Amino acid sequence: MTVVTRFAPSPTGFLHVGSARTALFNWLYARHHGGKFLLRLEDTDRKRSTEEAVSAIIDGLRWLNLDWDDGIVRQSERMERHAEVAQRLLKESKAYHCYCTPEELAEMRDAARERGSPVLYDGRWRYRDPSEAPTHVSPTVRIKSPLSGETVIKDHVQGTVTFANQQLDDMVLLRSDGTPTYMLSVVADDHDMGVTHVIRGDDHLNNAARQTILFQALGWTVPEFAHVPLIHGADGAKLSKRHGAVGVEAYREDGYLPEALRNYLVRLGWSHGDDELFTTEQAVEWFDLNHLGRGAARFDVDRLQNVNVHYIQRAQDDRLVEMIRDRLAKRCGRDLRDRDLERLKAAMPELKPRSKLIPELIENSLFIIHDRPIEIDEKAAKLLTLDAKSLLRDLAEVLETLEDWNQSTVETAIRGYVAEKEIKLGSVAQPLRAGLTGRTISPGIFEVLTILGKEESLGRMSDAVKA
RNA sequence: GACCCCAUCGUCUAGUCAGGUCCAGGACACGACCCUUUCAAGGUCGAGACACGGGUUCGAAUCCCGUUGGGGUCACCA
Repeated sequence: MTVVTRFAPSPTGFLHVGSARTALFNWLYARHHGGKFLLRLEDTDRKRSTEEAVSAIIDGLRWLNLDWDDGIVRQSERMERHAEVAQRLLKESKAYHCYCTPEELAEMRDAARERGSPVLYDGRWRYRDPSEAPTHVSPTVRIKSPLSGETVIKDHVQGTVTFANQQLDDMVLLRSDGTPTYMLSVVADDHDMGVTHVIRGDDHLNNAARQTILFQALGWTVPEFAHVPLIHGADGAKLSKRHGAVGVEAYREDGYLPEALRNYLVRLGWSHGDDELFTTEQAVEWFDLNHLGRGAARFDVDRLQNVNVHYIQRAQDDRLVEMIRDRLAKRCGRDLRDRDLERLKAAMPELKPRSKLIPELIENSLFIIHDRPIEIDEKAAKLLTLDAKSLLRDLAEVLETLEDWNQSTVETAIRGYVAEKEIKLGSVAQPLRAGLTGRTISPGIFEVLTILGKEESLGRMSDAVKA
C-alpha cells in the first residue's frame, strides 16, 4: 500500500509554526515511504478564509521547501460531493433530520452544563416522526452515532485510546443551509484522496473518534492516525499570538534560514538518538512515527538560534551575499558596486561565525561598503588617542611599502613592526580596527586589511589619523 | 464541570514497548578555564532531572494503581 499523507490547513491566517511542523512530519513520512504528500485547503468557513491566507500558507511551504504532490484540493469546491455523502447516509437511515433551533440547542447545552453532565446533543429528533417537523425550520442532518459500546483509536503516538460512545453525540453533517460541516468534509476528502495516514495535532484526538464513527458508517477504511502533541510557548500553554512570533513568515523576516527552522522543527517532538543537526536527506531517511514524543514541547528560541548559527556557518558565501544585498543597499543609501560585492564575498567566511541572524550579518557587513571617510562610533573614537594616531601614521608608512598585499604579507609586516617597537600587537590592532571599521568589534584585523585592500585600508588609516 | 492525553536536567530530548549494561547519556542556555589583536567561532571542565505515594519483582526511569501537576477537546468553526 502506498503511503498518502496530507496537510490540511484552514486558510485563516499565517502558516503557524505548529502547522509547519505538522506539514513537515507529513512530508517526511510520505517521502520516507516514497508515497504522496497532498495539500488540501479547508476553506469551507467562508467568513474566515481569505486568499491572503492561502498565499501566506503556500509561500510558507515553498520557503520551507515542502513540495506537495498533485494539485491543491480546495474543500469549498467539493461541497456537492460532501452533500451527496450525507444524502447517502440519510437514504440508508444512518442519518436523520434535526429540526432543533439554535436557541433550543443553546438551552440544551446550558442545562447540561448546570447538571454537570457532558454537553451533548440529546438526540431528540433521532426517533421523532418526520411528520412532527415544524414547517418553518430548515433542518440539519445528523448522523446516528452508536448509543453504546466504545470507539477505539489505534494511534501511532498516543497508543490505544478508548472513548465511550455515550460521550459522542449525533454530530451535524449538513447545516440547515445545506452546507457540509468540517467533520463530514474531512472524512469524505480523506477517503476520496486516498489518505492512508493522518498526522496532525493532538487537538484533533477527540475528533478522530467522531471521524472514525463516520468512516465506519460509510463503510470506508479508517486511516491510520498519529496525533502529535502541540507546540507550547515558554509558559507551557498552546503556542499563540501572545507568545510572540508564531508565523513562519516572521522567522523568515527575522533572518532565520529555512533549513535551520526545518531542522529545529523536526527535532522538536521527534528524535533520532542523540542526533541534533542533520540534513533533509537524513531526516527523510530516518523519520518514523515511533520516535515522536508524547508530551508537548516548548518552543525555545535560543535553541532555534543555535541551529541557525550552524546553518549560517555552512551556507554558501554567494547565497548569503545575495540575501543581504538589498537590505545592505537600503542601509547605505546606494546600489552596491561590483567592488562591494567582491569584498562582501571575500569577507563572508569571517563574517559568518559572528552572525547568529541575517540582520546581524548585515550590521557586521556595513563597514565594508561604507564610503570614506567612514563614520567612527563613540567607543572606537576613544581608542584613537594621539599616541594611537602616531602609531598608525608610522604603521601606514610601513604598509605603504608592501608590494604584495595579502593576509600573510600584511601580517608579517605588522608583527615585524610591533616586534621592532617592542609593543603588544593589541596596542596597534585595536586603534587600527577602530580606524578601518569605525567600530571596536570586527573580524580579525589582518582579515579586515585583506578584505578592504591596500588602497582603501591606507585611505581609511589616513582619515583616522587626520580626524 | 465532563471526556481525552501527557509527566526524565531551566529547555529540547536518549533510555520506557522487549525491567538489570543508567548512582541516567547528548544538545541548547548558564558558569569557569584555554585559545586570542576585539568580538565571535572552537576546545576543555562544571553545575543541573527520572513529579509524589503505593505496589509487582532478586532488581523499576522503565510494568500496575492512586495522587498531584500540566495540556487538549467539548459549535449548524475548522
